[in-house]
Amino acid sequence: MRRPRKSRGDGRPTIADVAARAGVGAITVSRALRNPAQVSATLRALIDEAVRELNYVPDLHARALASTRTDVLAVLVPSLSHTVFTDVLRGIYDGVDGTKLHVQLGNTRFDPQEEERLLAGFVRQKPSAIIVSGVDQTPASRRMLEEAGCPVVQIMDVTDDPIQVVIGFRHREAGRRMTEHLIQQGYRSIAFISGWMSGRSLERLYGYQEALAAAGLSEPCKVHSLSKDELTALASRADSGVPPFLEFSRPSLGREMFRRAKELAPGLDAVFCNNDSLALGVLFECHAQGIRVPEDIGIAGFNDLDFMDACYPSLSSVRTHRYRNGYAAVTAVRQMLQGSYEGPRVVDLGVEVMARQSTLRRGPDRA
Amino acid sequence: MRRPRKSRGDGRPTIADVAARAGVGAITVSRALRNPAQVSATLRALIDEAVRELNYVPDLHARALASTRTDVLAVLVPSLSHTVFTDVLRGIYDGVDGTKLHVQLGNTRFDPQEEERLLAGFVRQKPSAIIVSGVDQTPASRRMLEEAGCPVVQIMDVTDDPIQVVIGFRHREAGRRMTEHLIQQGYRSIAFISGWMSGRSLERLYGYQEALAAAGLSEPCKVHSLSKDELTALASRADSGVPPFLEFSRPSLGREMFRRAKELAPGLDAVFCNNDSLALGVLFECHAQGIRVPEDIGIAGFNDLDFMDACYPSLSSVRTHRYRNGYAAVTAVRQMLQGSYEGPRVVDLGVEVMARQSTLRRGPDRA
DNA sequence: CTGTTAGCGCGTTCAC
DNA sequence: GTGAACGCGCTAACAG
Repeated sequence: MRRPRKSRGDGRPTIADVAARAGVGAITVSRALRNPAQVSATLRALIDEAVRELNYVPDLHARALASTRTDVLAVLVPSLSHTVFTDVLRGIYDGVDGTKLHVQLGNTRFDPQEEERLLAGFVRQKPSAIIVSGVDQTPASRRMLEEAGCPVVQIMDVTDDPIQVVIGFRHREAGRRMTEHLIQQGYRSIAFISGWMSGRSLERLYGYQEALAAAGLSEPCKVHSLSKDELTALASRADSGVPPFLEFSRPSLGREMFRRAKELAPGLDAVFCNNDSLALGVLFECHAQGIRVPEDIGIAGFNDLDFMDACYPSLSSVRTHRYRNGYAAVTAVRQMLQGSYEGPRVVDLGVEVMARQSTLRRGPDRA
Repeated sequence: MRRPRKSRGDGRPTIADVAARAGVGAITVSRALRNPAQVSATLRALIDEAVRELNYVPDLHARALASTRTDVLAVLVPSLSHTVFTDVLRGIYDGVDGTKLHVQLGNTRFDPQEEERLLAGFVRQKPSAIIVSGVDQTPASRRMLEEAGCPVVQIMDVTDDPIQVVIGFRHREAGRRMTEHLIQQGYRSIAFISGWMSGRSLERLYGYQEALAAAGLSEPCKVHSLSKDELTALASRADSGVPPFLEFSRPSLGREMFRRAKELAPGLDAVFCNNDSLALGVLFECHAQGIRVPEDIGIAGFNDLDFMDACYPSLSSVRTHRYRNGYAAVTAVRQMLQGSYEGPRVVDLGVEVMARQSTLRRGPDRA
């Protein structure tokens, strides 16, 4: 014989309790809570009061189970340790503010396998929408996204073949434009340095190579694609637990790679760093060696983190609109959810070359 | 009359489908999935096969609803934009790796109200455990945590009165020890500069003041507690959406505040910055003004971010064990969940004064 | 070790 | 505009 479990195992009130207290049907309470307009003002008042008195809080799991929907906005980023992505996240969080949407974060740690796993986990929760970083998902991930049955927005990159909508910028163009700026400033032996290359980093490298080729210049040396072993060795820091992928943006790595580049190419006169932290390291190495910036060496970074313009000399970089990207993604998601999205499938937010002291050897570029 | 909905509204297989395919009861499938030891090897094999063939994925909401439990580890941090917290998060993510626990992140944005809201949301989901940053929750938050009915671990600070377990370090002690180091190096006019003061920052300030008092020194000037208006003004940056609380760790702010401090206290010979970004700014301002470091001015930061030892001169800081803190919190949580936690209620991870070139005017401190 | 039964709390039918 | 049933997919409890 079974004893009927009392109202909720833990004693918290259920929708039935509220309904009883208000003298209405459970479903009316349900409606009053989700779509007040469906319920007469009289009952609504009664219900609201009952809710308050009982301190009723709807159970999200039950709701999800019954309605096969949630208000979850699944967000996948490759890292929580890079300003690049945390800026995007700020935009996303600000975007959902005041919405019923709840951000649920997945950290892929730059691991496509982990991305698949997370995606599988998200998909089974039937999120309202999904935002993923990048456009180079594995086939399995892509399929899951295509079959997720909800709005999907890719960010931080651009492709001609988005899953649904992509909002970001062209890394290749970004790499090209900064390199063109360096060339315009009279630099002729420009190295590209980078710790580890993500797909997006590679695009930047290609852009750099295109610009060099267009100007009839060649790469003075290759100090990118540091091997995974080398990175792991560098990662051995006291309290660290620092994963290799984090290493690619350490200033000390920038110092090291700059030294290496100078050995390989003594005539070096500029370095384009795959990220700002590397650039910071290069700057300090120049200070340490008494190398003048921008006269002897030009330095450029990527991302335009907030310290770049506070350096001495201030450091040039490529500004990407990360916050805006996150915010725009949420805006698109919301419109897609109500079927009112009118934007294009491919949105290019563009980038901005921030030419500062570290590369201005000749004054501002002539447009 | 009801038409029996076929297996899952969206066609995905349910546990019943698997059970039918394997020729067993649904509950056996359930058990085989969660605790294989409870099921005979024979049936287990059948079930595993059925699961694979059907590509069955259990529904988490249904599971949560039925079992009044989840495998959610709720984590509350005040910001996703500060390395300080993202480092902790790495430790947490690494800690849950290989566990059934899922991290669910809440971003309070340094807003106690938001913390309450998030907490309320989490609590209703019955998480397996909760990790919160800091020890200064609002009374309402504290009550929710006390009544959450699950392990609760506070991190990044220490208190004598934890909710359950607290793992962190003493900010006051940290502030005191770095100040003592500066005094030991012969600095006599030491300013503390800070953009905005969280509760933890304040503790650091108190530690600094204690050390000064103990040495018979006084504060040369107060360049902390920058008003919120001032911060907001500084925050007006192009693509920003930069919230005031982010401003407190901008290098440009460090430059600005250092200038201000020098005006207020011309005899200034050292600055203790509430965070490393400010210290970086101070360093560059010194470069720009031709001030020698550490001879004319000593510079110290807080947190020991990875760029500190790559600067020229390298910058002193207080290393806090953030990654370890996150990891330890998860370890504690896991033990608490299985009732095997034997550690103390209060765990002090300690801090390390990293004395580098920027403050070593006399050589290493004599212990 | 396995199956049966009965709900977890809510929202979707469909009637009124 | 409101209510009554039923079932979302799974697991707790009991019996065998």
